[in-house]
Amino acid sequence: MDLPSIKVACSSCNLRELCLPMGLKADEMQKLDTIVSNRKRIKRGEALFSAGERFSSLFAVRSGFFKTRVTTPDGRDQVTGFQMTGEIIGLDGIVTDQHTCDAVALEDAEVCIMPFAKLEALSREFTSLQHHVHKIMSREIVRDQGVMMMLGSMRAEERLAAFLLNLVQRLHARGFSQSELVLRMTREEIGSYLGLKLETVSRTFSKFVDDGIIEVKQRYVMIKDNEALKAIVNLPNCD
Amino acid sequence: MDLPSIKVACSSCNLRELCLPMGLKADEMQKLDTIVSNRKRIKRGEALFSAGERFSSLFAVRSGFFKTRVTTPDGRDQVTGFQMTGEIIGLDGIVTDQHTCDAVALEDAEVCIMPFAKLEALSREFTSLQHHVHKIMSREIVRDQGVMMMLGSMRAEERLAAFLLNLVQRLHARGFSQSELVLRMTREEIGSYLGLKLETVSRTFSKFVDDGIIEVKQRYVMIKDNEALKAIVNLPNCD
DNA sequence: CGGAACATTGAGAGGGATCAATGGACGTGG
DNA sequence: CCACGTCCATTGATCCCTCTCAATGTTCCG
Repeated sequence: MDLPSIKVACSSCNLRELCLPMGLKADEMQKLDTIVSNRKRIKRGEALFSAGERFSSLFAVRSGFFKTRVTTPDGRDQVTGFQMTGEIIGLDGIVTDQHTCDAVALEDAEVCIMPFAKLEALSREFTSLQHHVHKIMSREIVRDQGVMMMLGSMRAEERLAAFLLNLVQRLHARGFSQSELVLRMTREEIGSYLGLKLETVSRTFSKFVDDGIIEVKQRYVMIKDNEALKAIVNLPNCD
Repeated sequence: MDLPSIKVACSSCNLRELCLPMGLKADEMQKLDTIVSNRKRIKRGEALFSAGERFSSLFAVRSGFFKTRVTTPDGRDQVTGFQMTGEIIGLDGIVTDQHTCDAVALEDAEVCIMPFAKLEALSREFTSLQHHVHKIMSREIVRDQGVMMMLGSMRAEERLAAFLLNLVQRLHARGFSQSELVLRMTREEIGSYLGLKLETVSRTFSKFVDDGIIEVKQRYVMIKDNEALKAIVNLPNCD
């Protein structure tokens, strides 16, 4: 029924300006094609990988939307990120050869499989690819700094404002609207990511609506006043 | 007066089992010596680098203790980590060629300077070094996941318990006691890292003392009941 | 010895959590 | 097409953990 894998080529992929091959020359991209040879489909709600599983490949999101989450021994879990088209998942597995988080599809999705050993071999050949891999990992580290900032020193409204701005910005880079978006995750998942309870997320959405900053209809969000959102993030004490 | 740099060799460094050269063969380590040629001293309170500065090198902590922190436009800052001997600082700078955080010495310190371009060049030669660099970056990503977990879903007591356990574990790996430590950072810095105010940190310390779990005398901490600390981290609702 | 930086402790306030009830959206099957 | 159940979202009332403001104490160092 659903094929386990599909032949694919980075060099003809419409995400090549966004994804791993970004900035590579044509011949380098063709080399990359030889190792990024398979795709995999993941149904909504299914895991691309889970904590504890052996690591062997990185994955590039080709379509769909993922969350990554870590779980404590006592069962609490924390969403650590949301990944969309062109973003890379699986970097956590490199250090111990085991994944330390789960990656779950929030809608039917497709990923390109990039065997990491082959990626390492190829980046020994191409300085540009090597540097690009380093940048991808560094970008993740910088992103994490931002999340820590958010979790450690922002209030509920600031967190949600920052979250929405980050989402539309990334969606806009993918050709979507700057002011409208459809959330692919529940209030609870947003809350977990932001270190808030789902009720607080809901209440904060409602407050933004009352303030005329956004319109919300379930998962659909329209940003009516981008500047107001930005002001919320940057001005902690609006007194 | 204080020399800007000092000749050094990984192959004869007593940290080689802990630091970047970990696991390299003798000849590989000698190659590494050729690029890790300089050290730098940083006085307590001074910055090794600051956000916005151009990135060119990674740094290995040879002695001393650092904090890294990010700052928002409106002036709040968030401590994102504490780095001790053998740990690598500066990975945040790779993605944009600019540092995105400050690295500040919490006591007089010395670092080895590792020019990143040279490190990349050498990683193209040695698979082992290449893989090791990848692991270091991945380890940082996994560490960040843990911090997010802490900030997003733990209470004050759990955060402080997790923090103390993490510190002694890392110190123990460096030959120090499993049950005693001297904090190199203030309550405020601990609080920033844990997403708490300094008063809350202080109160939580006092509570642990009352409960007979630790002894505290200013920066000195003795862990009297390691199991109790572990229990606090893992059992959110002890009812 | 005196001052600055850091830490402790108390009292009170507030932001978000918790508990609880209601309502809406969606998919499935009758 | 409607009925039903499930999942998700909203909203209210109350609680409590942490923050805030404030005073005091301690250590360190010039």
